[in-house]
Amino acid sequence: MDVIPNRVSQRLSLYLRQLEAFQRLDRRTISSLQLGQSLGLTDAQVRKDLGYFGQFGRPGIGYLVADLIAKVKRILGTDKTWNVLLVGYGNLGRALVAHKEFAAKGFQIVAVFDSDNAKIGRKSGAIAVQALSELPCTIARERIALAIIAVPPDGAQVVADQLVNAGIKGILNFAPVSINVPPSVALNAVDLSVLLEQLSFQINFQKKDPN
Amino acid sequence: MDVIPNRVSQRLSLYLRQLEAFQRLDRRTISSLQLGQSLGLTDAQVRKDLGYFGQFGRPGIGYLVADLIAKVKRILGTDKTWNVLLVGYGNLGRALVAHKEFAAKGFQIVAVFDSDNAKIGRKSGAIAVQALSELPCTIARERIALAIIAVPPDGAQVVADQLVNAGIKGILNFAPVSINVPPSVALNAVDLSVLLEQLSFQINFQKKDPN
DNA sequence: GGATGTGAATGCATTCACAGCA
DNA sequence: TGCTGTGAATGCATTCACATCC
Repeated sequence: MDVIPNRVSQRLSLYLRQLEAFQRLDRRTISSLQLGQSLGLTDAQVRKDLGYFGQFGRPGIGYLVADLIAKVKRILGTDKTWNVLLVGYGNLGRALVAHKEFAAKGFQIVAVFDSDNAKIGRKSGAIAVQALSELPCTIARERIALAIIAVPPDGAQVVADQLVNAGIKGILNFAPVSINVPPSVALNAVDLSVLLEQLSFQINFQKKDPN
Repeated sequence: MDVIPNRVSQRLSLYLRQLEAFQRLDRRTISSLQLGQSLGLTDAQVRKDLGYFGQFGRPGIGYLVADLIAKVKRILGTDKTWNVLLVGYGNLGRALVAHKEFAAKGFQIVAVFDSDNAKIGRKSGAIAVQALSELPCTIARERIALAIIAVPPDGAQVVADQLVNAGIKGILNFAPVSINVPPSVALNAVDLSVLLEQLSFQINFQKKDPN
């Protein structure tokens, strides 16, 4: 099978989110045009994206919503639950542990780590904050494949290295710094300030251009 | 001047972040190769990106770090402070208000709103949570151009409409739903679950492909 | 020598447009 | 008729490669 373009996988999650919204409205079928318009995309792009994974639609009808949801979940790997760990129990870390939507989407945070001794042992619901030294055995015991980094920038690379060594397969990095991982480990990064800077840029620069 | 490709503005923030890191290490100059490698990009791309905005480097030398930082900040519009408001004082909202890095990067959260009467009047530092009815006058009084939405999905579009009507120029949406705004308003969206789904996809699907 | 700045060439992603099926 | 699936055509982004300058 062909290699999947990067952008396709990013949109796949959005398709799923939108399909579930249509399902809540009791829609049985949906066309590529409707799905696309709800996300600001063209119908051709929706069809092409889905086409990388198989033939899911029916000419003249469109896609069966429930069916396509199941298919996309299998593709994304969210038809089963993933155990996830969090490193960094600060402001953001606490919000992420409390974030209900993760569990609803199949991501269960089952362990929390912090390097600050004062935080170790503190409980968030059923989960006690652990020392980083316990990473390897907890990862093995709980079969954890995904990790979220929410530590200050200076600690992020060290934490990432420890996670990789302990066998983590994917990392979501919220620390405002670039981290390196081997190509065998999936990496996704979000910098909250960068998100605002992009808005600032558009308002400041792009918008004054057409004058 | 030419229109700036989308991807360029996204990388500009990363260049700034990396340049500031080099400055903390007392580096005076940096080449496009070094800057690129620190972010996993090619030297040609760094030069081409910066080239959209002017000629900032010196052949044989590279870029002056302090100088380039100032230039990029002006381009991004973060050479001055932006007042920002937040709607939704839940788990995530509280973490965002407490997020120190925003202020350090020139984004000051000066007002917080929530639709839940039980939360109105609660204080986060010097900021009291306000009712949404106060949006227009607070936006005008505090000269707020940027807004962060951190409300549950069902409320997001309504909130966005109110923000747009009240004159907000840019919106960062954390609600897990697509929202529509007029083209004159800048929009950036992050769905935390989608970020994990992309990792799940890479591990589940992409990685098994080479076999 | 060592680096930038930039047209030209390549490669990737999106859109078009239409055959084919319900 | 209405819609999918998909090669072909277009458009956008990245990389190459080299003239140019410190």
